[in-house]
Order: sequence, then C-alpha cells, then structure tokens
Amino acid sequence: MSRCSAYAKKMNSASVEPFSEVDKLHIDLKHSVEAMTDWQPAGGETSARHVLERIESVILGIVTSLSKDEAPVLVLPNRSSWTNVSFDSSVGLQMTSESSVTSVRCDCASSVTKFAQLLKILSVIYKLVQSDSFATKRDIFYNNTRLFGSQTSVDTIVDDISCLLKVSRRALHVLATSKGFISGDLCYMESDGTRISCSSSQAVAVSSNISGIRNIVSSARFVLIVEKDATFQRLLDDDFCAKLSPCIMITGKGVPDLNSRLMVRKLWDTLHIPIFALVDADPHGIEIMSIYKYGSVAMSFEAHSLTVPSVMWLGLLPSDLQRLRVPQDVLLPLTKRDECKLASLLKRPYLSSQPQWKREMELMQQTQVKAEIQSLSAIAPDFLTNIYLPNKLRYKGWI
DNA sequence: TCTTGTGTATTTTCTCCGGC
DNA sequence: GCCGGAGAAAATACACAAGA
Repeated sequence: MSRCSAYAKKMNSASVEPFSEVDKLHIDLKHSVEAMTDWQPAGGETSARHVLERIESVILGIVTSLSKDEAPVLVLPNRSSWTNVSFDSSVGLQMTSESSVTSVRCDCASSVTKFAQLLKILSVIYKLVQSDSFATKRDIFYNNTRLFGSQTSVDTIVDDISCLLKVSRRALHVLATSKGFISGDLCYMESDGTRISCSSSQAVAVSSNISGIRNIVSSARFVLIVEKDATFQRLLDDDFCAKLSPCIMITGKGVPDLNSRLMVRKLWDTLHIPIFALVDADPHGIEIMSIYKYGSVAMSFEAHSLTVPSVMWLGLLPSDLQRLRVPQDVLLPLTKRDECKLASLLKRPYLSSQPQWKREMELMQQTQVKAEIQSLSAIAPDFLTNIYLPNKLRYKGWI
C-alpha cells in the first residue's frame, strides 16, 4: 500500500471529530485573551494634531540649536541593534531601550546628506498630515530623486522618522503598496465603504489601509499563513478553504510587508481563532514565520500593533521530512549561508520559550537538509491539500 | 585602538519588460 | 511563449571607513 493511500485510510477511519483539536485550541486562546486583563487590540491611530506637534517639536530643537550657534543634531534610535530590543512573550520583540542611537549631524560630511533628506521628508510628511492626504514612498522618492539617490534611502528614513516620532507609518500618511493576498471565509468593509468578500475563487489583495477596515464577518475556524504565493495559489486551486473547513488563507509572498502583518494582527484581534503558519522547512521559512509571530528588530518599535504571538508552526517541520519519508532527491543540502542563518536564529531571545521549535531547528542542523513545501508533491500530487494539511489539523500536528 | 555608522551583499517572493 | 534582468518589498550579516 502506498504511503499516500495509507494516510488516506487513516483519515477515513479516524473516529475523532474532524478538527476538534483546532476547536479546543480556539477555546484555549479565547480564554487566555479573556484572562489577560491588560490585553488591548492593536492601537488606534495617533491623531493628526499629535503627529504635527511631534514634528514641530523636532524642528523646534533644530531652531534652538541654531539660535545658540550650535550645529543641529537629530538623534535616532538604532533600529538594527539587538541591544535596544527585549523579548516579551505577550508582544514579541519590543524596542524597550534606546541605549544605541545614531546621531545625524549637519556639520559632519558623512551625515549631512542624511540630515537634509530627513528634513525634506519631515516637511513632506507635515504637509501630508496637514492636508489629510496620502503619498507612497515612491511618490516621496520622485519628489526629489537627486536628493534621495535611491528609493532605499527614502524607505529607511520614513521608518526612522516613524521610530523617532513614535507613530505608525500610517499615521505619517505614508503608504506602501500591499503585496499580500487573502482568501477564504471572510467579508469586511473598507474605509471608503466598499464591501469586500474574500470567499470567491480569486484571492483579494490585502488592503493598504488596515486600520480603516470594519464590520469583519467570518465563520472561519482558523487562519493559515502561507509563505509563498505558489503554495497559496495551489491551495486556492484545490479549493482548500471550502473543502476542508471554513478558514482564511493569507500570504505575504515571502518576507511579509507591513500591511500583510497588520492584516494578520487585525484578524487575531477581531476573531481570536487559531493562526497557523505553513512555511518551507528552511532557515528563511522559520525567519518569515518569526516575523509574523515575534516581529523584526527593525520594526520592533511598532511590535505592539504588528505581532501575533499565538501563531503556531503547522509545517513544513524538519521532523515531517523523516516521518513522511520525503524522497531524498527532492531534499536540498544546507548551504554555508543557511547554516549561518540557522545558527543566528538559534540565538534569538524568543527561542528559549519555544523548546519544540528549537528541537526542530537542531534536527535541521543535524540532518543538514532543507525542503520546500512543494517537495511534498513528490509523495503524491495532491498530498499537501488532501493528506498533509487535513492530518496536521486533525491530529494536532502544530508546535 | 575601539566603537560606531554606513554601505553592500544576500535572501525570499513576485511582476514587468525587452530580446530572441 | 520563454528566458533573463531589473526592480520592489521585506529582512539580517558583514566589511570597511570615520571619529573619539
């Protein structure tokens, strides 16, 4: 008997209520949220007045320095330093100190350009907030391409300003094009009143104004975060959401953009249903899943509105590769770079609260192999949709 | 000399565009 | 139509230069 039909037989003969484990998890999560007296949904938007006041206070500091005949300096918290970040199991990676800072001086040749760029973008943001209009980072770049040089510098400075003023990028009236897609048992209303239904066979682009979403209606029993668009499309083609159980699927197409992360957080705040991650069994897949669950260092100052610490790792687990006897020819050897990435992931502060994750990563280190989700099709073309995921959900195969 | 800051490289995903 | 390159969005790691 083939492995595929053996699993199918096991599924059919199972006496347990389908997905009762998912429902149990749902109840546990609801209770844990209710028990958290200090729990609050992702914060509301900072008022426009507030943002304008903070920009004015920065400008006032510069004017004061000039009036004293001193060179103005902008002190930015270092967004790439782990020394400014601490781990809180209920929030994820959070910027708690500003012991490491970057000083952008206007009297220093190496930072005078950045100083000018910061002031230019601050002035653009001030006008946008004042006029209640919005612009994309690309709009800002084309505003003065000679000054900015590349769009990368605009991206970095917008996030630096967001961190400096302690307000979200949305509150600065700066948008980024969403790259994520969502599908499944979900209806909601956009800020402009447009009613969106995600239940059709076509996926819906994740909104670029998540805070404006209201009237969310769903009878989904769980949310499935899918790392890659290719896997997402495959599950969509197989009608995974409708066939298996009412659910919501979302993909951020690789490293997730802010809107996809905000959308997952919005669904968690509203529905309190289990959220599972389906990623490649490689260091980058684990990193992507960690960004949804614990956040990133660079955006740790906004962790309270971006992370969902209840995210569970559903697959593809390194131990699944052995358990399912995935053919050796579809497994890939770990590269030197993968090994470095894995070693750095094992040092992350949140790993101490995830012993099962740690064991899986150590297993990857031992076996020296990685695998993509698509490698499951080597067992059977429909293995992922009809066997792997249903069994994982039925038999509590998440960690 | 050591620390800090900056720039580059690399990874993931996908889309778009031009050439063959 | 297919292929390759560029670009976009997100991330981290590392090398090198500058300043204290």
